[in-house]
Amino acid sequence: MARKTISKKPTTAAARRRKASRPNLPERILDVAEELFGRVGYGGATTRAIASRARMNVGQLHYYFESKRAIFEAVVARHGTEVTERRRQLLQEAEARYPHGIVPLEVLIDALVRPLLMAEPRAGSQRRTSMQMHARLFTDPDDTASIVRADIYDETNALYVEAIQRALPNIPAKTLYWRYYFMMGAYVWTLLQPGRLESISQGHCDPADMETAIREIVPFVCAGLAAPVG
Amino acid sequence: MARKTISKKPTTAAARRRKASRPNLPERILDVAEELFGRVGYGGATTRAIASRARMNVGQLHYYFESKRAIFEAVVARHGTEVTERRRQLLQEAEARYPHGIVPLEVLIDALVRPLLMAEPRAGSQRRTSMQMHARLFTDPDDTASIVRADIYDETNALYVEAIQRALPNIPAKTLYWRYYFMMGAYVWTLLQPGRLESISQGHCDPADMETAIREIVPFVCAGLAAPVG
DNA sequence: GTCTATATGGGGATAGAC
DNA sequence: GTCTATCCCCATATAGAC
Repeated sequence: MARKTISKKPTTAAARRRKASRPNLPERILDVAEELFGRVGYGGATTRAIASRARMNVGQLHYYFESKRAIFEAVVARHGTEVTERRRQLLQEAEARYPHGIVPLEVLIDALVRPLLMAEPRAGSQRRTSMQMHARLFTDPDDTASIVRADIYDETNALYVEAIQRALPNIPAKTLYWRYYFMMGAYVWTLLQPGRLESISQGHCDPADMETAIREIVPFVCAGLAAPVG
Repeated sequence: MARKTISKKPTTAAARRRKASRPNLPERILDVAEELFGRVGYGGATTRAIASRARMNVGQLHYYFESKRAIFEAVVARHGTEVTERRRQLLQEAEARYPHGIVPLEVLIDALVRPLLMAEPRAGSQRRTSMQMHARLFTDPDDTASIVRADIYDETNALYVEAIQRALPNIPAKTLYWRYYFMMGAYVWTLLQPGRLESISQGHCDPADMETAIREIVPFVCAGLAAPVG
C-alpha cells in the first residue's frame, strides 16, 4: 500500500548505529497510531496528533506513509498478522495433541478467540483502550480497510472452519458458515462495545475482564455451533 | 440536542398548506443522511453532499440541525426508536399469547432480532446499503453516539433480559448477561459485515437474505443462551 | 421564521528548501 | 531523509436578505 520503499536494511556500520539509536520510525508511528485510533477512533485521530506523539512533524509522517488511511491499514495489517499467526500456531499444536487431528470444539474455540481477546496492549496503552482499538480495527472506517482485513484473516478462518467441521460432522456446511459468522460477531462485539455489557448487567459484569469473557463465550459459542439443525 | 426549536405545529390554514406541499424538511434531511451514512460511513458523508441530495444548501441544513454529529444522532435515534417500539410491541403480544407470560425462548429471540434485521429500507435505499447503514448506527463513529444508543435500547433490552430469565430460570444472572451481550454481537455483526459471510462460505451463503439469517440465528442464539453452565 | 452568502479555522496532503 | 510553508476541502459559525 505504501508508495515508497521503506527502511532498507542498513549495510554500513554508521547506518547500523543510526538505526539502533533511533530505531524504526515507521514502527513508532504505528504504535502511536494504534493507540490513538483506539482511543478516539479513526475520525478523531488527526495526523498532526499522531505526528506530534511520535515526536515528528506531519511532513515526516507522509514521508513514511502515503496517507492517513495507509497508516490505518498498516495498523490493521500488523495487528491482524499477529493474531492470525498465533491462531495458526495454537491450532497446529492442538491438532498435534489429539488423535487423528480431531480437536474438541471447546479447545478450537478457545484457540480461535484467545489470541484476539488477550492480545497484549502495546507499550503506552491501557488494556481498556487497547481492547477498543483492536475492536475498531474490525469496523472503522469503511470498505477498503475491510478488504485488507479479509485478506489477512480469511486463510486462518478457513482452517478453523475445516477443523470445526471435523469436530461437528453432522452440521450442514451452509448452516456452519452462518454459525461461524455469528460467532465472529459475538467475539468482536466483546471488544467493541464494553459499555453495553456494563449497562445490561447494571455493573455486575466487567467487560474488561477477558479471562471471564473467554470462560463465558466458549460454552456459548460451542452450544450455538452444535445446536440441533431445524 | 438541537439548538433551536424545530417545526412547531402549524396553526393557520396557510401554514398547514405550506407544510403539506413541502413536507418536513428535517425528515428529508434524515432520510438522505441515513442513506449516505450507510453507504459511505460517517466520515465519508459530507454535509455538502447531504444538503445537495436533500435539495438545499448547507446553511439550511444547519438551520435544522446544529451539527453533522447532531444529524447522525437524530438518525440513530429515529431508527432506534422504530426498532425498539416494534420490539416492545412484539414482546407484549407474545406475553399475552402464552400462559403466565412465559414465552418460549425461540419466540423471544425472533421478536428481538426481527425488528432490526428486517427493518424496511427507506425510499431510495437499496436493501444492502440499508443493512450496512443500520449496522453502522451501532458502531460509527465514537462514544457520544453510543450514549444516545444506550439510552434508546437499554430499556427494551432490560425487558428482554427479564423475559429470557423467565424462560431460562436455571442460568445465573451474570452468565445470562454475558450471553445476552454475545447475542447482540451476533445479530449486529450480521448487518455489519455481510462480506465476511460471503468469503467464509465462498459465496454459498447470501448475507442479504435476512429470512435465512433469522432462521439460522435463532437456533444458534437459543442454544448459546441455554448452554449448560460450567 | 426561512434561507443565502460568506467567513473562520481545522485538518489532510504536497512542494520544495535544506 | 527531514522539515516548513502552503494548498485546498470541509465542518461550522454568522450576518443579514426575504
